[in-house]
Amino acid sequence: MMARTISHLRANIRFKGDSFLPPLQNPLSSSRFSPHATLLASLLHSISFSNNGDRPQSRYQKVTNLDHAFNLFDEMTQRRPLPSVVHFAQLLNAVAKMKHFSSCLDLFKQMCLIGAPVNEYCISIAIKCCCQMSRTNDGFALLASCFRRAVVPNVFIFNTLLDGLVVENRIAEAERLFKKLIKQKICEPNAVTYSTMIKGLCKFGNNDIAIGLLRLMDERGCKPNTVVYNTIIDSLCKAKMIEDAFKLFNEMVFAKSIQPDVITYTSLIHGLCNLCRWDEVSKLLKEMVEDVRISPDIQTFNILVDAFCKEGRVDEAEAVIDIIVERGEVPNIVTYNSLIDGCCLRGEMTKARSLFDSLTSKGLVPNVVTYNSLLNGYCKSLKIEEAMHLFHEITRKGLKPCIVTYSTMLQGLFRVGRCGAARKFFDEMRAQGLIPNECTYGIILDGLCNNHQVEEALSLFHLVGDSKLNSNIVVYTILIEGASKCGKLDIARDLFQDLTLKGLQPNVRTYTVMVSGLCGEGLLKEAKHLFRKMDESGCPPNSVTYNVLLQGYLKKQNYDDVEMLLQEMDGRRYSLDASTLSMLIDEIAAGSVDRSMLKLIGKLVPKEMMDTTAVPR
DNA sequence: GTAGGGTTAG
Repeated sequence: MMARTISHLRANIRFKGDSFLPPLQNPLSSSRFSPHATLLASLLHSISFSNNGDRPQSRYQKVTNLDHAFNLFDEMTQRRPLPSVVHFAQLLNAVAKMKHFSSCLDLFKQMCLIGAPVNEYCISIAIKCCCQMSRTNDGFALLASCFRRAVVPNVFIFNTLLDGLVVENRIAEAERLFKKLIKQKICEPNAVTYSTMIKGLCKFGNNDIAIGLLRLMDERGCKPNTVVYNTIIDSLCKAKMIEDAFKLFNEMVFAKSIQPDVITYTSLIHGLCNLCRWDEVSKLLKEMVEDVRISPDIQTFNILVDAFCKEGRVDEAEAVIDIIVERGEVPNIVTYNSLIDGCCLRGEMTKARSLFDSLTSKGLVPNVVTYNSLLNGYCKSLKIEEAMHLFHEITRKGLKPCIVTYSTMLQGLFRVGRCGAARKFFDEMRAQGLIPNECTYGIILDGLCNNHQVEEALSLFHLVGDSKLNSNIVVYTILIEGASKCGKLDIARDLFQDLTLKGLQPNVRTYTVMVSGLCGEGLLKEAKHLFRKMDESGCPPNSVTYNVLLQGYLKKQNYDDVEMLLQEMDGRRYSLDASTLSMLIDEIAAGSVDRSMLKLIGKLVPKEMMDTTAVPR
């Protein structure tokens, strides 16, 4: 199925070739084209890639580095009369585009000081800089300065501020601002205002309200566009609500006649990849390549590279990279980060390392994500010294370790039992001003439990108290597993009961861990009771749960329910894992389990195990 | 001359 994806991409190359190029021939030996014709062809080619009819840039827009910008600014401020406000705005914008937000603000302040003309364009750029630096409050202060300068803030300014609030996760304030604009008729929201607000709603999982806002904008006479639809479609895809995403996609294309673009398709392909629905991925890719307007780009390809890597198909990911190159596109650091991560996932550290070392020769600079993947690979292969060495390289290369970097190191250190070193890393992380998140917290609790420090884990858990960190089902599952593995089943039970009180829904893993704990203490009746509760609670047991319960029965030499469980597994198309299978075979050999069950057991052996395990027939 | 959407890591 994945191979089909590749063949569609290859077909695309041929498709493009067939449509636009003459039959293949050696251009040097060709008599069909005169040198002029070739020149003309290359000119035509360059025209199609240039900025379709854009005006030439002014010297203020062309600045390429900060020194140049400051020199030009100094020169401008000395001229009399002062240059026009348009030129100042162009320079400010060029500096902002280079992401030198703080310098851009300095220039803006200097303009104000020397009495240079400042209008809504300049203020809008300055506000954008504040927001990009997560200083939206400073942006609002600049809004106040609009009123002092008798500049009427326009929809660009409000949209930028709204986006700043969304970026800072200040969703309630964003909603208040949005409503205020409408109610007080301060400024009529346009499609950008709506799409920004919709993005904020989606960010917090309010897809339904986002769709409501999409309807509202239509009613208020603001026509939804591709960006608005893309924002919601992407959010639905990320929430694995792919059917709803396609519903919206169909509405957009067929009912509203809004053209989808490469971003629409990329979001849908990403959503399908996450659900391993490869056939549909191929279908969409085919649709994309057949429509010349929406040909896949580097981000689309990167999603495919990443999907192949996550499936462990590094070879096919490399084939996609070949296609990227054949199409004349350039693989970037994201492409290689996925590939390196894929190698690490398979424990192929030599290959991961050599890919990492080859980045420079490709003109690519490793970023903190590159390092995190490699660190994770070393930690998972228990090569902690190599991980430590790499960790120190991060700062030497002028990069900053982030919360993921530290979490990865903590996990690695706990895994090799170096709890003291883990503690030091944790303190260093805090000293760097990094706040542990749910994942870091889970890693620490898990690490403590696995290093016989369940008491420590529990006291940390109680110390943290009622918070977002402790309202997480993963955290509970870790503690329940830790407590029951250490024979503290009472604590595990209490934690499990807490879930209902907190309104948290146990997942399959939580149930399985609890069933396993009960089995470990020989409490088969209670384990079976909980097991039966799973279906009722809408969380049916999976293959692992069945294997855990079966092992519990076999260990206790309780064979009454074994056949029934095996039959249920068959009905649900589940399979036996290697250790349950080996226990069953031992029991049959010993005569405790009836040989008549062999046929059923044979059906429950996964195909890939058939080659390696001899199952008596 | 100013604003909004898609990719990688624990």
